[in-house]
Amino acid sequence: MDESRTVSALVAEAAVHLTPAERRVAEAVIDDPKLVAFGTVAQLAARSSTSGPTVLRFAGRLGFVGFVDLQAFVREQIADQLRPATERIRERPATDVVARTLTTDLDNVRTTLEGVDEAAFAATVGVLADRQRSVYVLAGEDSRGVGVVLATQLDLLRDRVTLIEGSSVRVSRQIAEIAPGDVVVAVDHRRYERWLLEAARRAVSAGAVLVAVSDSALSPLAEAAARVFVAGVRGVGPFDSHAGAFALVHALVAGVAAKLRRRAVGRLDAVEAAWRDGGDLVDHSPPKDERR
Amino acid sequence: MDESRTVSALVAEAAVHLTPAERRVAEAVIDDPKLVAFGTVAQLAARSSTSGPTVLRFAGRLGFVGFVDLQAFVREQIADQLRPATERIRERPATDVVARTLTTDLDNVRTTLEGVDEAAFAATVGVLADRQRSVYVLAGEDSRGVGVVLATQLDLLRDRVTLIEGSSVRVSRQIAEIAPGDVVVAVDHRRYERWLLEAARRAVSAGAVLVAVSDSALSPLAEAAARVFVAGVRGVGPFDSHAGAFALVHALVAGVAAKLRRRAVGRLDAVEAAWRDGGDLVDHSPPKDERR
DNA sequence: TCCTCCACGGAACATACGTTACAGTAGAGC
DNA sequence: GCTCTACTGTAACGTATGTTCCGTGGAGGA
Repeated sequence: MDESRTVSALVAEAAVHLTPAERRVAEAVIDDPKLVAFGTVAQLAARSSTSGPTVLRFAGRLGFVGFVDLQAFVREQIADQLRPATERIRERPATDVVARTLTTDLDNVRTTLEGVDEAAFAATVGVLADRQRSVYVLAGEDSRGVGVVLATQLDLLRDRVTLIEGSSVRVSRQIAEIAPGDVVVAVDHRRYERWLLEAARRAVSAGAVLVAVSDSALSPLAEAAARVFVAGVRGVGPFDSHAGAFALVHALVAGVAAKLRRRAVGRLDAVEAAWRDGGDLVDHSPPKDERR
Repeated sequence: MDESRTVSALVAEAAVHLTPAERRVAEAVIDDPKLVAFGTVAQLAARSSTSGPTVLRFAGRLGFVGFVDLQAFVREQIADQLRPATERIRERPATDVVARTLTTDLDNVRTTLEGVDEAAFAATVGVLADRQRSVYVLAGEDSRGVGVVLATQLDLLRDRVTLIEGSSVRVSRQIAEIAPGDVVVAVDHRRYERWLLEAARRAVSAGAVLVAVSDSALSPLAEAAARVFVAGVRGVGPFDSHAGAFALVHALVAGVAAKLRRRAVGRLDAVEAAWRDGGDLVDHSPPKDERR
């Protein structure tokens, strides 16, 4: 058995061939691997509302001979995880892209969020949660993904959120709508896009509050901004990483949601109801939903 | 029993009152705690060159009633260590959104990348780097940001990359173009979007290689997929986090870039030259450029 | 030298565990 | 409607495991 494979991967691979009862076992295993590491066949059967034999058949379906074999596999994995991270990393080849990405993006997330200025964060959340102000999200080509997430999630919490994109004509028209007091969140990395810088400056002169998410406190974007957040963007490949910027957006949106809780809940429920009534979503709900 | 105490501390405290044989058991326990977590009385006795009853007396000496009690204690400790930082920390007030996001997203990135199956990763990078195959990126509404990043960056490395989005008519038309051997990367979380699932299934029956990036190995998206990657998506606010999924995209893109280095460099240079000539970019290079 | 105490392990025991055989059941195909 | 197949839980079985009881051996003291 290849030790590099995680039990989730094995389950995923065999998922198609599982019977309904076996699938319930699989869900229990994924949900709480400790149950198979420390538990017994009977406990796993009870947790998944099945029977002993079904658990055994599940183990067999994954390629193990009996429950003890599966258990040994999971225990080995856990033992691996217990060893210090440094020791574990040394084992993987230095050329391993996944390992390098892991350390790099952990760094990016940490530096991004640890570098957040409390006052700036509170102030930014404040204006973003102010329903009197329109919100515009400006993102460079590289950072469009981050901008999309920010705009999409904010839009679910409040109205008057616009993602500015498209042709320069359309951008200009949208910029023209900006009123004093509105909020513009601009996301871009080096090398900065000229149109975005100009748009940001025009927004400022129109009286907007400019919030910059950039890769440097010295970026041209930061110069014009009232609030600046610096994202760690070091990448392992030829491109910058956006993991740090995503984490920042995550925090901002959570802050806004907390501030708007009363209002946002109703809005979210309405959106969800619409989706549900339209049958657009597939729940495929596990029996135990631990979601908040 | 005070749960905060480690088993080593308990042993040290009781060490004075231990008989010689019991001391050998203590040494074995300290040397390899996994032996008591996963092993049996007989194994621990053999390892310490003692007998079953001595192991039992040792456990009693530490204040436990029987071996199972000692074992439960050690297992509890291990479970604590495995638990993600977000849960371990929950006793603390953690009113600070930024701090909560930090621990949560570090967890998300770590679980996502540590859960990556090496073989699946290599295979996925392989097909994504195969210039004979067209690549299509399918993303749910929630995950559109991640999809955008993946499509954008891949498009800079190779041609024939398409982000499938828009009205259902347009989606259908794009799906129709999929040929056997093409690659479809589908990104979605619970609750899964119906159109996306159907599109993915149609792609599979058209002969495409489906790569799923989802929040569970048992998601309906994963069922049809040839390769599955599970992203940690735990969010601090009402929405899922995309930091983990993005880190995975980061790794995938870096892997493809490494594989295509020769070809990609030329392509990147050409794109960059076009931007530069058009005057679209502002360098504003900081004094120290750490870029490779 | 004999007695006493205590550490220690062998052996017996009850239990719980993994495993297997089997029967009941629901659904698909004809 | 009938048969066959696939799925699933009940019950029985053999074994390994934790635990207890008791005998052995050796050290210290009278």
